[in-house]
Amino acid sequence: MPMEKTFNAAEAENRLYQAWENAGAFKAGANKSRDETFTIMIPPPNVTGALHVGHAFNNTLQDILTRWHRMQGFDTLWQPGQDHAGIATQLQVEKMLAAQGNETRAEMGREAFIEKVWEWKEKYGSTIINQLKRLGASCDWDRNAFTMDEQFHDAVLKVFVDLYNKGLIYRGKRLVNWDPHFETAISDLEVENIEIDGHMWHFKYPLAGGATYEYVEKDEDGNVTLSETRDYISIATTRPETMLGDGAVAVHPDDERYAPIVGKLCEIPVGPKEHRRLIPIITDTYPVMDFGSGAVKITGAHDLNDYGVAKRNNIPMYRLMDTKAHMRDDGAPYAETAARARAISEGADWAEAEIDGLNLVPDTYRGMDRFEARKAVIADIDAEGLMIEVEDKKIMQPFCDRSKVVMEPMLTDQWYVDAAKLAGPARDAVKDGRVKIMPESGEKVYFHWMENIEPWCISRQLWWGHQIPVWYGPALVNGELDWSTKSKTFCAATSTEALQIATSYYGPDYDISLSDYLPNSDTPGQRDLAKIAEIAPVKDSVPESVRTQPGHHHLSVQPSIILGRDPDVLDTWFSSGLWPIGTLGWPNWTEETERYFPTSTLITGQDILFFWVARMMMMQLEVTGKVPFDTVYLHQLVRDEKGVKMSKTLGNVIDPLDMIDEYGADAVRFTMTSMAAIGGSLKLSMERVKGYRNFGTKLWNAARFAEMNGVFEAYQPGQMPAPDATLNKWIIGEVAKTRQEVDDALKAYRFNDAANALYGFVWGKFCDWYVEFSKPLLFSDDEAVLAETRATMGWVLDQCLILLHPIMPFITEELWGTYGKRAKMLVHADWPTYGAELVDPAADREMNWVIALIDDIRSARAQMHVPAGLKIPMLQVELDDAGRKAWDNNEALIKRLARVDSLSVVDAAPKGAVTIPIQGGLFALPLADIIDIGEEKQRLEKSMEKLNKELGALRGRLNNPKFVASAPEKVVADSREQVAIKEDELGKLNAALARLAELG
RNA sequence: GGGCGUAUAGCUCAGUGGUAGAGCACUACGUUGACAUCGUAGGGGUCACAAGUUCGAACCUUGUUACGCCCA
Repeated sequence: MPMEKTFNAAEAENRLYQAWENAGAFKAGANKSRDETFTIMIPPPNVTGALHVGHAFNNTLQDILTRWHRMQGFDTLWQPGQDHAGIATQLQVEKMLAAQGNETRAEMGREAFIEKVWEWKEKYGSTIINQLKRLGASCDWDRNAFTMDEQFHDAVLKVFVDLYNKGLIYRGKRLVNWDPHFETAISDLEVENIEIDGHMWHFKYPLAGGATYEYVEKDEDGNVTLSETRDYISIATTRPETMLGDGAVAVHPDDERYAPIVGKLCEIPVGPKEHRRLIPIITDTYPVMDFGSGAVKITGAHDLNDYGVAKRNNIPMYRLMDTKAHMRDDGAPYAETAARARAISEGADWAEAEIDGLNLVPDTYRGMDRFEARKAVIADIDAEGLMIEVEDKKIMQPFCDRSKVVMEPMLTDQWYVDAAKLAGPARDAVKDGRVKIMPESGEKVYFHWMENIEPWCISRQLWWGHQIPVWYGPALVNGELDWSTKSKTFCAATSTEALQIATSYYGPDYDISLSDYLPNSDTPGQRDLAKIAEIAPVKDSVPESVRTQPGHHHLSVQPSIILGRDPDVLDTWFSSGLWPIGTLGWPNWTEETERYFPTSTLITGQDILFFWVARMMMMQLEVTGKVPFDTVYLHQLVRDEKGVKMSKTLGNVIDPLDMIDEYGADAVRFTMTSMAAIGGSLKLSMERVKGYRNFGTKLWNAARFAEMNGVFEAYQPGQMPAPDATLNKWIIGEVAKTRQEVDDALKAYRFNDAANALYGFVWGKFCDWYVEFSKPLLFSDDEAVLAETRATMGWVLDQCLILLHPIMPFITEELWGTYGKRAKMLVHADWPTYGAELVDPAADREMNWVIALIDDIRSARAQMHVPAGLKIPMLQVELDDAGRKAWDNNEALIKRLARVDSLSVVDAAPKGAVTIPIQGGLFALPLADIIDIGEEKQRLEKSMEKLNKELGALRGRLNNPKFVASAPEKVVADSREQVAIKEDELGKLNAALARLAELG
């Protein structure tokens, strides 16, 4: 039964994937024939994720490398898995609960909620796995990993404890990026700064006690441009609501305008008149003199820059908002707190712990959303006549990249990794070449980041994730428990170990137990000992299981301590930073797993160089002393055809599964591959995908042609043909060149070069020329010619399938199985190693001459409007021996493809003939009856014009003595040869033109 | 403001010092014994601009302009 006209991707893909899986074709080490390993760790997609174009691109490249190495016999592992994705997953499950009308997260409590997340994961977590399978990803799915797997979890906690014990992880009160929507800290990298239309308000801060000063402005030359008596200092701000927390006003020490009032107090012009707070005017180099008024209000608790100024100058940082970024509604009434703050400005002693408890939000603003509060503050100041102006201004606004709400800087206790200490070795590994980042610009970016690295905030106020393995208890001070001020931290990978450490700390006199979650406090930064103290004395909170354990019977007479565990979880990137070793079973290495580490290549998006790549480098170097991979290939974001980043909001998202449905996975993969130039950006268009679908069809039909012509009747797969016909020798050489090109390209991660080499060979050489040329041979009566041509075509087709398989696995595997009995599936076929030895230079020259002749004849015919179907006679005016031999060997081919019916030898071209100059010869087409002399003249002149231009450049070079002296010999020789060839051709064209002139 | 890039055919992009390329799109012709998801032929570029290095520059250097991304 003849083959179908096209490949039915929709029907075949699933069937073929099943066959691979059933055969265990993707298992680690499958098809292994050598000891070298090749390992790729998939960048774990979020467990909530659905395949998008970026994944499709990224995983196509990984699959190409994986399949290529597997076919070469490497011990190959492509490790798949998913990331638990803290915020994203928690949000997804909360949405689902809401949609189902369930209890909310808060109502059901932490343990019940986490159970729900696990249920959700079991049900929906494999979505992306199935989508990757549709793409053809040859991962070892039996090893699929998850960042919350028990073994992975243990590894994460072990690393936390190790780093803690080495002093590389610490807890501290810092200004963090706070997401008021998810009510958690986020890292610097999770903040997106976007320029928006905003306002800058200019307010008067009156000087205390009605003091005045002479305010003088000067121009560049020192001439006075403004001089007036002021009883205020002008302050510009984009966030008036934060004025309530101001601790000072800062001016530049060189700013003469304000010199008279430095050290004086001014009044924050908001809140009840009778309780206006006074703050000092200080100097700091932070204010920019010609920006705004040159004077900056300092709100240490709600602005990153102000935080630095406040720290340097010991200015109190008053926290104004709660975790939802609403104005605080806790603590003492404003009258009381304002009085205390006033005392502090006037020099009273203060402690950090006290400051955080002071709610300086006036009673009328309490509980307001921060943006409402802003409006209210502005209105009140304006009403009092203290607003100078409102300026419309573009401002950079920080947004939380998950929730899209405006980030609020917040003073809280968080856990940090001392990234600066880990950065050195990670930077060195790239500097000394142990790890190569591609493109090279990625290395520059990497160094820049590593050298300016900030502490990494790793605690997140979420429920879904790796809970921080730290328990808090009272400190022992002089043998007594201190419940009030100092806490003791116990960090251990398991609760058993934590209990042991605590027991050895407190000694045998105390009854110690653990509590899973220290209750969340209402305010950030207040997750403190008071809470532990609250629960600790309550005996009933000691779990029954602990109380009834042997050795605890005397509990009633012992003082008891309950250690509360830190309720926060770790940043998801902390765990994914351990992905390579975590998935391989570290720290419990086995011979089976350790050999895959360090891994080989990491393929990931440029956008997560800092988030993930850099952190993997830092953490794994610290933990294992080894680099996690030797090469990092960074690719750009996939954009739509207009170059716009794909986003759901813009509605320009292309679903790769839709593309696969329409054009097949192979077409999608080939498209991605052909665009994967190093450093290039990716603009995806459906037209390209369609084009590569057509490419698959082209290959399919070449195979179909072969089948129809008996190529597979006596075909012996794997047998290298040894043909006599020039055509067959030539195509074998072309295959060999292509194999080298493909390997060279893939070795250099030039995926596009590999794809283009294959496209050019399969379509441009094999289909366009070889298949056409083979027709006369396949219809030949000569059994030997027929047999060698069939054998050659079968072999070449097999090579096409093998070389294309890493890029287009489905159609190639299908064809592989369609003809011939095979020992192995194509997925495990041996990758060829042949090269230049298969190239026959004589065959090469001859076929190139034949192709050039056919091209020239076709071109002349088309331009002379010779009907395409008309067979015409041709005249040989002159021809050297090589040309004669080439003609004799390939007469049938040339006649067929150029539609020439005869060749006669003549002494001179007749008048009115079309001239076909060719290397070593001259042919003519006697078309006097049908050609237009003017047109032929034009054609010849055009060719001559081009030749003359080229000759001019070549001669110019050769006439320059410096060129001959300093250029490489080969370049000079090539130039001379070109001149000779072109001069010869030009001569022939001149002669032809002369003949035409006689006619005209 | 700092960092990293980019600018080549109508579009998307290759091209690491030696005759400017590919795919798509476009134009004309054509159903010739695999393929119209096809074939044949063709048009189309001051390689952003300027200066420099060089025998020779799309490529190296410097500057300018425009745009993109990242970080403040």
